[in-house]
Amino acid sequence: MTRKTLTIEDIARKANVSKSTVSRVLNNSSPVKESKRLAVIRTMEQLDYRPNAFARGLAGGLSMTIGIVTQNIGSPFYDSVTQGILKGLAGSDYSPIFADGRWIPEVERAAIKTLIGRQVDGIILVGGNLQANELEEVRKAEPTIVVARHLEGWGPQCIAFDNHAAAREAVLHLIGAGHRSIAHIRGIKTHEDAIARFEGYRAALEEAGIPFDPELVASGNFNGQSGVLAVESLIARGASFTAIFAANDEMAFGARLALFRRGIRVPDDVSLVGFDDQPNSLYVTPPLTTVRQPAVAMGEAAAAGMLNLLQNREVTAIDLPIELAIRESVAFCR
Amino acid sequence: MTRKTLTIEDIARKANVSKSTVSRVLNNSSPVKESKRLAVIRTMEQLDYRPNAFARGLAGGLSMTIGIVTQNIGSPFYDSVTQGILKGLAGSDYSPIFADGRWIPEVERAAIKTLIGRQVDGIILVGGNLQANELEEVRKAEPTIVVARHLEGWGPQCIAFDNHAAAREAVLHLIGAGHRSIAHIRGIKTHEDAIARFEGYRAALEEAGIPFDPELVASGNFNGQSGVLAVESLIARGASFTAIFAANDEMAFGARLALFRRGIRVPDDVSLVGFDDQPNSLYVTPPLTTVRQPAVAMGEAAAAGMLNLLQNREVTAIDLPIELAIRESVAFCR
DNA sequence: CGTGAATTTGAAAGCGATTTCTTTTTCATT
DNA sequence: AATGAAAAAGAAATCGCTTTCAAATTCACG
Repeated sequence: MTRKTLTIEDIARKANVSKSTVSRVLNNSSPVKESKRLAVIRTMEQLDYRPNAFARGLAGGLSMTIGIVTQNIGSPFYDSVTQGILKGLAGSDYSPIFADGRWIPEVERAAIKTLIGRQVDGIILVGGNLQANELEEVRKAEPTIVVARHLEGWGPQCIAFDNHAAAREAVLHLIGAGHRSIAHIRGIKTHEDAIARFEGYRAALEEAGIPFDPELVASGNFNGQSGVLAVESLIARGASFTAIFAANDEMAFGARLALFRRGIRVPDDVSLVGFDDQPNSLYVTPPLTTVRQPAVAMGEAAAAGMLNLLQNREVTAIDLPIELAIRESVAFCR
Repeated sequence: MTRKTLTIEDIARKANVSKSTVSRVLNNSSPVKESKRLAVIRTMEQLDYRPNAFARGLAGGLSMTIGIVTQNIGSPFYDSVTQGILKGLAGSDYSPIFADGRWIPEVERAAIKTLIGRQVDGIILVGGNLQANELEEVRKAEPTIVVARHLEGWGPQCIAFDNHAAAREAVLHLIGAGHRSIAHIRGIKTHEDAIARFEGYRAALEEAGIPFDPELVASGNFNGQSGVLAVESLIARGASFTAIFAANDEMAFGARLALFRRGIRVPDDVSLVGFDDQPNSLYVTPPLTTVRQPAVAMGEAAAAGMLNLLQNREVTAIDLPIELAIRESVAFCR
C-alpha cells in the first residue's frame, strides 16, 4: 500500500490557500476570488486529486449514493428494470450501490439495513415482498421509490404497471380473434403480479361470457422450463384449447418449444400470447405477440423520480400505457 | 430529517462502557470481557444500531465496497457476468457499487476514478477497452480483476474465455457435420471478442482445407436486428451456404428469424450455430446449438477472486472449459 | 497476601472532508 | 483619505468510528 492518499490539505498547501477555500471551490458553496479558484482547480487537476467520498459523506451528511434493492438477479424483466435505473442514474453525481433481497423478506430487510448503514441518500426497491407497513417505515426514514410493484397510497413514488388490466387486454385480443378455449400458464402462485395477471385473464373471459375452466390453467414459475411443463400437463390432462396466454414471455417461449416438439404449429394450430415483451420476443419464430411492459423505461423513471425527490422537486407521476405488441403468434381461430 | 443518528457513543453510554469497547466488539479486534460484550451486543440490537459505514471507512481505511465497472448494460452476456459478480459478492460483507463505461474509454476512465474516489477496496472490470498499460496503473493502485476480457500477463486476475479456440471448435462442429459453405456473422468490427471469433472461424476453415470466402462473411453488431440484416445481405449478394456461424446468440436469433421469413428451414436447409449459450437459446425453435460461455460462473469467479485478493489469499486461476451446447439447430449436410 | 505479568478498559488522537465563526481584504462612499 | 459594509479567506470544531497508548483490573504464583 504505497498509495499515499492525496488530501485536501495537500491541494491547499500547493495552491497557497486554506483547506476551507479548496472545499469551497470543490462544492461551489461560497464565492472564491477567481484567481484563487483557478489556482486551486489547476492544482487539483495537476495532482489528479479525488476528494475522499467518505470524508465528504461524514462531514457533509450526503453520500451521493443511491441504494438499490434487487430481488432476483437473473430474471430478464427485473434485470431490465435495474438496467433502466443504472441508465437513469448514469448522468448524475450519484452512484448506485446494490443489495439483493432474493425475494426473502428476511434478506430484503437486511439488505435495506445494509444500505442505510452505508448512508445512502435514497433507496429504490425493485419488486420485493416486504409488508406494506414495513416499507412505510423505510419511506419515512429515507427517500424511497418502489418500482415494479404496486403499493397503495405511494403515488408517484411507486412506479407500477397495471398487470390486471394488461392481462385482460391480452386475453381480450385473443377473444377478439375468435378464440374461446384459452389456456393460461400462471406465474408463481404467491407472486402478486402472477395473481393480477390471472385475475385479468378471468375478467376478460367473464366479460366475453366464456365460462372459466380451471382445467385450462396450468401453473408455472415464470421460467422457460415451467412453460414447457405447463403445456405438457395441459396436453396430458386432455385439455383442448386454441390459444395460450402465458404470464410472461419466458414461459411463452417454453410453451412454444413444447408445442413445437408435439408438432403443433404456432399460430396455425394454437395462438400464443406472452407478457413483458422482452427483447428476444421479437426474434423468436414466429415473433411473439405480447404485452409490452416498458421495463427499462420504468427503471429510468424510478431513477428520475429519485433524483427529483432528492432535490425536493415535485415527483411527477409517470404514465405507463398498456400496449400490446402485436406480432405473428396469434391467428384467427378457424 | 428527524432521523437522530444513533452513534457508537449512544451505545457506549447505554451499555456503560467506552466507545473503544463498543468498537472492539463491533470488529472483534481485541478481547472484551464476556459480560460487557453481551451487554454491548444487546444494546445494539435493542436500539437497532447500524454503524456508519462512512465513519468506519474514514477511520479504518477499509470501505468494504467493491467497485464494478460495466460497459454496456443491456447486453445479455455482460449482464449475466454482472449478475454472477453480484451473486458471488452476496454472501460477503462487501457491497458492490457500480459505474458504467459505455465502451467509451473516456467514460470508462472517469468511472474508475469515481470508484477510487469512493474508496472502493477493489475494482472489477467487466469487459472494457481501456489500453492495457492504463489498466496496469489501476492494477498497481488497487486490487483489480478483469473479467470477460483477455489481458496479457494478468494471470488469475484476468478471467477470460478463449474466444478463438471456442469459435474454431464451433465451426469444426459444423464441418464435422459435412458443411463446407459456412457463412459467418461477425460482431462489432473493433471488438476484440468479435475479432477472435472471426479468426477462430478462419482457422477452422483453413484446418479443414476449405478456402476462406469473404463473400460468406456478413457484418453485424451483436444485436438481433443485425442478425436479420446479415442474412438478408448474404442472400441479396447471392451467397450460397448450408450453415451459419453467428458471433453471438442474439445475432443467431435474428438470423433464424430472417431464414424463417424466407421459408428457409433450420436445420433442414441451413444449420445454425451461435455463441454464448444465453438462457433463451434453449427455448427457441429449434433449440440453438451454441458455444457455452459460462457467463454467470465467470462473474462468480471474478467475485471470488476479488475476495481472495482482498484477504491476501492466493488467487487461483479458474478453468473455463470450451464446451459446445449441442442442440437441434445443426443437421448433417445433405 | 503481595507482586509482577497479563488482560481489559478507557482516553485521546486521528481519518479527510464540511461548515460555522472570525478575521482579514476589498470597495464604495463621504 | 477615512470609514464602515460587504466580500473573501482562514481557523477550528465537527462528523462517527478506529486505534494507539496508557491506566486500571485481574490473575497466577511465590
